[in-house]
Amino acid sequence: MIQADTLTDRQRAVLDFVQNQVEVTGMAPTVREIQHHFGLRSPNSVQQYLVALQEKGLIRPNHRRARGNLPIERAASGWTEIPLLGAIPAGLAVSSEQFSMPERMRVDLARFRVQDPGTTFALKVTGDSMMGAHIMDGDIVIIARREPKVGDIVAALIDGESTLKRLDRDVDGNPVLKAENPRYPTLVPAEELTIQGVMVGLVRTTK
Amino acid sequence: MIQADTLTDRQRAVLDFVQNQVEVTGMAPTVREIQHHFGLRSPNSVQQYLVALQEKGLIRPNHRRARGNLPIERAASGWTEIPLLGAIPAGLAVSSEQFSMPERMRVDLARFRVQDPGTTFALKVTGDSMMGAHIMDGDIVIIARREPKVGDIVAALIDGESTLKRLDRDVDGNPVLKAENPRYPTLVPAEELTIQGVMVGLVRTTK
DNA sequence: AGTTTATTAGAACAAATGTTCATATCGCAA
DNA sequence: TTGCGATATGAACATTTGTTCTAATAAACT
Repeated sequence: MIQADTLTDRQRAVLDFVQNQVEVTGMAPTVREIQHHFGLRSPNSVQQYLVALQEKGLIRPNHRRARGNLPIERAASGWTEIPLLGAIPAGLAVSSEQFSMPERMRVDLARFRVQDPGTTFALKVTGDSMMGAHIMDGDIVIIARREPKVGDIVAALIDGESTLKRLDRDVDGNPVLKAENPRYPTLVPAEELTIQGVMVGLVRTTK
Repeated sequence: MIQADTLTDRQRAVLDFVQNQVEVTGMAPTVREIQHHFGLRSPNSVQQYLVALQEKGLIRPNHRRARGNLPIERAASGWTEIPLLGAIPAGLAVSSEQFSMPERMRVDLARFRVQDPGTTFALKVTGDSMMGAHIMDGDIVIIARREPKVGDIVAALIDGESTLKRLDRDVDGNPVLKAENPRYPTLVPAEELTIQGVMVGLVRTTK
């Protein structure tokens, strides 16, 4: 298996675009669709990314087939059911499966780029602490368990209660949790900072 | 709605083949691939099945797109596909079916209380005019064609362009369209106020 | 008998599409 | 410097592919 990190930024961007188009439209993009998306003026500019990605085993080898540049690991299509948590129980760390969670919700795997349904869950937002990030009371956020990056909105366990915060760093480079609402304080990291997952999507229904 | 059982045996066979090919290869077959599979000697023999299936709403309308004859996944227990419009074409009033719609998205019927998939569509939001209602650039809003009430967020056709606004009334009780952003003006109703639908939901994916 | 519908065929066209060749720039390493 | 890899352009070519027009046959229906 060739690592993805041997890709250049540009190659990665092309691959992302191809994967995304497959997810959204159900078709792999043509060379010229990729070309226009990146504002390139020659189909050959794209061609070289495609051969590179083919050589690295990331998209299918293709012989003159229209829309044949399909990613090898095709994103799972269809939908799955993930647990919908009203409030994450205290102490939940790794597995949420053993809790009796009656409610589940269906999500489109492709749209939220769900890799593994088992590590993804939904969380109903209460309160207005993330209003500044345009997340409202009653919204449902989709959370994936993966390593958070600075700037990500994360579900964090603080004092046995799960809240949504933006992961940031202070002047010393230490991680802090910021509420996106001036009325709420920025939390300095307790000795233990349990981040349960990263927000990857949001679903809102109007009453 | 036309039922699938109004299909002829041959039309059903073509649809099955198309669906199977999508599942197996990840690509919709070309006209000539279908042709050869059935041992036909003219691409036009296939073409007529395809138009029939398109008219019956079983495969996507397609305009000269290679491998564009994708089946519309229907009735997968609670799911449907609705058109995802980047920008609503001017003059769109009742039927959107005859427009070439490249993108579709899956939605959970129950979650968004979709009565009739045919009267529901998705609209990709551009701009920040609805930031005050916590609708961001890039969000996808689900729009249902129904009578709007005061306070509803509606997709309105203004000067041939579709925008998202909140339906309100001025002091005289006349309908006005309010942008939820102080930097945008409130629109007095032109003589014709075409409201295309009411927002019933929102889907956001984080990059 | 006449009409419609489903099916298939053949030819041809226009557009879409993958591919190749030659060339150029930039940054970086030998 | 030289060379190399990544990136980009432009032109051209050969297929592939969707589409249209005309026509034929057979079965079902009026």
